[in-house]
Amino acid sequence: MPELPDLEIFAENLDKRFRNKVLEQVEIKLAKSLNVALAELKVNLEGQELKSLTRNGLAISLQFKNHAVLTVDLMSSGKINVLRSSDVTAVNLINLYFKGGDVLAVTDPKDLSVFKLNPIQATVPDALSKEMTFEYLSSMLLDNKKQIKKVLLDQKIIRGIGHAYADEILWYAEISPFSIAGKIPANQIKKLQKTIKYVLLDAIKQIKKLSTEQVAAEMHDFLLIHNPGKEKSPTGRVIKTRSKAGMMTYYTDEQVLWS
DNA sequence: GCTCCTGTTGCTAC
DNA sequence: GGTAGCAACAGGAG
Repeated sequence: MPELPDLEIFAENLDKRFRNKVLEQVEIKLAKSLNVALAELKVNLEGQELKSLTRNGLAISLQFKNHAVLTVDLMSSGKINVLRSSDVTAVNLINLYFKGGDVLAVTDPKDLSVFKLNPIQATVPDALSKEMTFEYLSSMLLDNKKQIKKVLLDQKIIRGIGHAYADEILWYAEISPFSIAGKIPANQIKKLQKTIKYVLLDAIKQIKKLSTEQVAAEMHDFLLIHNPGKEKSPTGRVIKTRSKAGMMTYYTDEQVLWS
């Protein structure tokens, strides 16, 4: 459930709490959650000091002072927890025990979360990065026959947009999620590019207002369209839904279908 | 018309 | 709700 804005705030809060602390011990519940053997992870990380913790696309990235990197991808069902080592009862998907007694743990009812040691650096621009320009977005949409929502969700094109914010962004940009990407005119792509940044940055602001300590995602009431609690858009139009493979798309008739 | 090839969509298991 | 993987399907080239 956590998307970019939540992850951005988690990363800020976790960075404050764990930066410069020494990781003493790593526990993993399932071997399949990890891209290397547990022994290799331990050799690389145990005893190392955390340099910084940042958000990177839809993942959280822990950079250690020995240049080792551990990424945490919560997928759709993972949750980050901070607790004291004395309170660790269950074997979580991952437990990172830091010197001083704080533990960074990931719980996940579906065990979908994945952890990677030193993953290959992605060259795909983050949704909030400088590289996410109009020119870049246009080049990715050119001759693209996929539906625009699929393109926005594709982490190999833009990193950081999930279902909820894709719907919000497309509503603000007045583009139907079912529009064919390559058919969207340049002025609309320009609007879309600005909207991506606006919606995500605004969401970060709103979450900060709600809570400063947060490390766990909740359903956000400020979502205007991708929100089961709302029946109408701010302009009074009925919000429609369409589901495919269990995933729900929320939209209204205000959004132009380019096809 | 048909077959091969390719890209896209839909669905499932993690 | 995120991703990989694969089956099903659609459309174009030959």
